Amino acid sequence: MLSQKLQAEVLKIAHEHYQLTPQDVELEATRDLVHGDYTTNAALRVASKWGVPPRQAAGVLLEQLRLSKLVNTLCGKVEVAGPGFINFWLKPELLVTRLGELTNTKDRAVLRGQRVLVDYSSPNIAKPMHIGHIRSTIIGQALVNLYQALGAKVTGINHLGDWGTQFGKLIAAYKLWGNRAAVHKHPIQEMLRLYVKFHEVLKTKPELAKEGQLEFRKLEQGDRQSRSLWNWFKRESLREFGALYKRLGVKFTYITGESFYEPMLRGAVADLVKRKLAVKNADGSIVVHLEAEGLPPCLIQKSDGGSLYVTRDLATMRYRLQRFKPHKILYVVANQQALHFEQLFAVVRRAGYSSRAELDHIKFGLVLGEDGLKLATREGRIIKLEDVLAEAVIRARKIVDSKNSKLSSRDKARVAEAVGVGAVKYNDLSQNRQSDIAFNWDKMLSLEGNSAPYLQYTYVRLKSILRKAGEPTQARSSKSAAGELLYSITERDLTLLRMLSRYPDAIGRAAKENGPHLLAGYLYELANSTNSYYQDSPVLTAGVILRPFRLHVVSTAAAVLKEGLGILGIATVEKM
RNA sequence: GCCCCCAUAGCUCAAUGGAUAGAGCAUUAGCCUCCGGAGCUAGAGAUAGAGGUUCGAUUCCUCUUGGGGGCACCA
Repeated sequence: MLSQKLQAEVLKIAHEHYQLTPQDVELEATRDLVHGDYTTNAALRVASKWGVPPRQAAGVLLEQLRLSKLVNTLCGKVEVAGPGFINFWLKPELLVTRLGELTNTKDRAVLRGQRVLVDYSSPNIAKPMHIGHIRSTIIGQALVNLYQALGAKVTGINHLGDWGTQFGKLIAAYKLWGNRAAVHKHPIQEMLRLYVKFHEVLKTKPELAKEGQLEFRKLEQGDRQSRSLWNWFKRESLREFGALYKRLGVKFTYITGESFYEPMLRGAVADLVKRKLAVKNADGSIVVHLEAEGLPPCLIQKSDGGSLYVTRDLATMRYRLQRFKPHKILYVVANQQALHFEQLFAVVRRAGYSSRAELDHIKFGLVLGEDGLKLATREGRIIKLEDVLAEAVIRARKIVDSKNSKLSSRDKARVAEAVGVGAVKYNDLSQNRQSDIAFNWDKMLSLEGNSAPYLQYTYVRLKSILRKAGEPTQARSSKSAAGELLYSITERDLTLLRMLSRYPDAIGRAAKENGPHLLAGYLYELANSTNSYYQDSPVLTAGVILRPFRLHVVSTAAAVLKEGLGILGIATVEKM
């Protein structure tokens, strides 16, 4: 027991140097409690170089906290756990009660009424989606699901690259060497072939460049034949992308392209010029100076009057802000475009287009080749997304065949698809770092350890137990039964309950940080705890009190895994 | 030249300024008479370097080294 003198000293320090009152400390502790955490380090803040060791400070705070009403009602056990750390153990009955609330979607709808726009995937029409696109697509979709799970109104936007001189080239190439049937059969492959051929021939016949420019000019002016050809290319591309998106479980609210914003470009530039935010150079180009923001000047119009990437994004942003009135816009785009978005956001802020919307560039590193070098479409160094998925599913199928011969071949195919695609996605979603990823087949398609199949397998095992139980999983709720239950649950039961109760917090943090990997990490930990749990905590053979309770725990763990994986966009199966 | 990002175990990755820096792969030793071994248990193994701020730094600041990206008429 600490002396009165020391206790007074600690509280004095807490107040004078950290402006903490005992009530503040309690607040901090209970906030953590409410979110499912059970530790606080407030004592460490209180302890200081005035000669109060953290452990003693913790002791003093503990005395204060024991007296507080909230801690009294919430905690079964409060203890000094380490030098300066106090553990708060929620009362077991609260943990049990909370079980039923974990999958209640209403309770966690903290973002209700918020409108969130997510701009993701956004591939170029007429080019294959390669391994690099996977990050934007998969991370973007996970963020969409995440915000939706928290009750926000989310608009997922696929901002297609469907405009520019490249389409002039494509049309020119098609007229020279293309045919309808080939494009229809393998749209992207054929368009890429035409595009590549155009560039090859260009080397020996430079006059071809004019042909491409001419075709784009015609397209811009609305030439009927050009437009219909362009529309057709778009349709065929989208048909192929659509299959890929479906396979990846990716769904957009809006699919618009840069072309959609073409008519708004002039207005976007004119507005900035009129308000003297942009200046016209002698050569006719128009620029916004951003020295005040410490950024290089931002060119918004070429000297020939043409538009640029940022011009289109600017017009797009204006349109989106006006139409959707969002609270938040997320751009899930590679690292390389960091400067572009800094400039774009700076211009938007300066022009006052966005008073309330929070603009965020969700950046991520490149996917490099196995040799650590950049993958480039031009040099044929390209790994196509569909090839990766195909390979993943083949590898998964081999495992399925060797593991479980009882499944029908149709079920095996379903499992292989879920496992293979899931593995590829999880590989991406479980890491957050902006550092580049070295592409590696074995790593990406890993089917054991910290991987999607591990989580899926855990779910299958849990479901298997529930199937064998063959009865409703609701714990009986009579008062005497509840009392007996609390008497018989083990430390292992409580550990798993605590892990489960952290689920809402994991979702919340993942959304706050825009980091799906935080959710992935939680789910992995949960799966880990679950697997250890039933290793030596029998469920089906447990006693009459414990059995229904453990079935309830198992069913909740299964539900959380399924829902969490669903948010990440990873499918679960019932048997594998 | 200037700006941004990154550096953690042999490899691939984690870690709200807090406890003994966690995992997976690879490696060593165990676990199928027991709800499914894609699993479980245990062992060995890491913060690039130097300063600084802090009671406390993988985390924040400065410099160095090493990798990647960007810097007005590409996207």
